[in-house]
Amino acid sequence: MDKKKKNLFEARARILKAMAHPSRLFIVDTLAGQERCVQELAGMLEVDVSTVSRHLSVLKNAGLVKDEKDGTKVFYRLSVPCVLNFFSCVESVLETRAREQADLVGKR
Amino acid sequence: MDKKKKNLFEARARILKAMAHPSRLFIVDTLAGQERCVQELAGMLEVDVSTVSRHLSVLKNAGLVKDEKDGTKVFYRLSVPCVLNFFSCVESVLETRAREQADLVGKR
DNA sequence: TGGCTATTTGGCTATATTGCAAAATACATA
DNA sequence: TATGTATTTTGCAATATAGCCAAATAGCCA
Repeated sequence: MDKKKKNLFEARARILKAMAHPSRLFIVDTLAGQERCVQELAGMLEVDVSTVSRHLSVLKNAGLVKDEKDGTKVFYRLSVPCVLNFFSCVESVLETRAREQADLVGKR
Repeated sequence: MDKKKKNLFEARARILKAMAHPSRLFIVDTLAGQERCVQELAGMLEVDVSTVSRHLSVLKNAGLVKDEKDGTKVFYRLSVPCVLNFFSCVESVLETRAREQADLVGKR
């Protein structure tokens, strides 16, 4: 594997990693509907505001969300709608796995 | 956020996390073409066989690949082709970010 | 059985991630 | 300016992840 290819997969992995956390995935899903400020998201997630702020900076660094100031508040919105397509595929993975495990139990 | 919803996002995140590593992303991409055994992948990635074996077990646990024995070898194949669609979206994130950073430099 | 190959697992260290609390920063407005 | 609100950053502790080496396991065949 040459260095260029390696760099490419590292860059790709960084994007996925940014989404690979329950709270951040929730944030992506939520921002798909409408933009939200930090405290709104913190309220929904029931975690500290500082924690949400960090999650948002991870998503922003990855290029997945954009922020816009409005007074003292900062509103975040999803900048790459295609990531929403991930959900249906992930769902199918979960369903397939659930079905196979049910089969295993059934076959016993 | 109720517990059920929380569990759902945790399950989803586990799937994404399984792919969110350069080597594992490379493996997914490679297995899309054809099935491969552990040492083949280790050769391509230039990492220890034991490390690849671990990566494969992560992918298998997530339900993303399946394994089949053939003598002493174990061949892995992709079990959820839809994950390949992730690549084009991830690519667009990378491109958008690159373009925006180029704009920033240009505007200075 | 004994030797060979392929894979997995255990042990270990190094590094990264997560979360909260506290401090710092930014903005609006009395 | 002083106060209040919203957000970000810093410091720290707990946990998770990644990688290698060595040891264990599994299958094949002389």
